[in-house]
Amino acid sequence: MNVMQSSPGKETSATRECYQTLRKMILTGALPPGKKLKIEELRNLLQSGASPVREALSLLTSDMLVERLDQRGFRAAPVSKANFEEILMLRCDLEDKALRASLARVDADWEDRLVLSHHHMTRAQRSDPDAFEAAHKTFHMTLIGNANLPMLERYCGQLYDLNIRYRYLAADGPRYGERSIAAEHEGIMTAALAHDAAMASKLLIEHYRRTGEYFIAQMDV
Amino acid sequence: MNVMQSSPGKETSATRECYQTLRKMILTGALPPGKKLKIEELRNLLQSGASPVREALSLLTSDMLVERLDQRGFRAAPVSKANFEEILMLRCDLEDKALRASLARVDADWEDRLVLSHHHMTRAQRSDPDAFEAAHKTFHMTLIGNANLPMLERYCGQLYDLNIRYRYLAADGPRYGERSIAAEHEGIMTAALAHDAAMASKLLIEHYRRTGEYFIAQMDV
DNA sequence: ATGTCAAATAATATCGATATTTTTGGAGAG
DNA sequence: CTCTCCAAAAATATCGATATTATTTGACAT
Repeated sequence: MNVMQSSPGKETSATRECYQTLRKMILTGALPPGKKLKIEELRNLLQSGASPVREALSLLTSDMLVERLDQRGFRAAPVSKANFEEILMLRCDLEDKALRASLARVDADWEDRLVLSHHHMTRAQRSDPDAFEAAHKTFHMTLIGNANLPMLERYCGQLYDLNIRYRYLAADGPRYGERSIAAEHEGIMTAALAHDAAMASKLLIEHYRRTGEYFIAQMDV
Repeated sequence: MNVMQSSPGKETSATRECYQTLRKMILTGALPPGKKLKIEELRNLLQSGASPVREALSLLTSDMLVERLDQRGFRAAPVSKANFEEILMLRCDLEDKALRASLARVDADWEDRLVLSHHHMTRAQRSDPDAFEAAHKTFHMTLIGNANLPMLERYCGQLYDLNIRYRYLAADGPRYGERSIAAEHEGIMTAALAHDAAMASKLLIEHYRRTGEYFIAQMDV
């Protein structure tokens, strides 16, 4: 057993550090869409060498958060109404499929995890917006995570992130439309626990469409 | 103007070179599934520095052809029956959607491109297997490429490549089941040109399922 | 024999420096 | 005034070397 280091919590590699920081900055809009991502700038910002920065940027292209221009470096992925509409459409399609597959394999353990993730989300609601964000994603991923379809889950996770990027850009922060979000989550969970796939899927997709149309309307302004 | 180099056709960056070579080697099985991808080895093989190799490997994780293990380097993505079944399922779902969206926007220009890509594919059939592979992908991508849904196209392209990887692994080469592939392609094209989305989609999915089930059967052996 | 630990080895991850390429800025011709 | 072209500047891409981390090997005790 090895204490490793006096400074606590430094377990991760420089590349991973860069990856996570850049990811969050792009998702929240700190690095705005289309922005040129210059290595030297990021090197300073992240206090790191050029190699980890480049590698992190390469990894972020997987998530469609960064674009690579052949010999002209990287830039934050652009946004557009059409892009958002495609994300929304794909989410509705893929999450429907994933949720049904997940519900086709219900067991007590999964139900426990779902209830717990929902509880954690509601508890985080008032305290820390950042913690709520994390818990919210966990809830949605748990919902579709019982399908044992790793690629489908990966796609859904990607699309989830791309979607909340638009939310941050639209709202300049994590605050919600503040409508009946909590009730909608509750309804989805209840239907899932009742093993009513049709109802759960219907509610889930309505949940997405409703927030989606709100953003689309905002983008017309 | 600068001659740059006596060896002709060297327009591309080292990273792109590595990316494309590694990609082809993984797709064709020259780098078998699960194989540890050591930087030093690849550096030798590709006659390149470590940086382009690492960057190429990072980019290949986007395509789900390479896995990154936290501080233990890279390896070629493993394969499994479950993985193939998921790919097949996702393809059927996504290509159905893409084909219908593509057909919803038919125009003369797209019909021309489709006919041409089909012609190039049939012409390449007997000559060069490598050229046929490329033409075959172009045909399928043209089919779904009129939808103006870039993310969906990207997913379909990814899944196409993952699928032909299994074909190479199963057949140890690009040779087909040699059944009525050509007739199937013709049928799909005809239905598409007749703007019959339901028929085109049905034929396309049957086309995928048929070859898919052939591979699945082989994997049981 | 068998399991454990530490040194030796091998591989990855990272840095700093350099070569290459793109972009910028401005002088001169039409 | 506008366009073209070339030199200067900036940025990217790449290399070679080093620091870190994982893996193997073999001695030692049980």
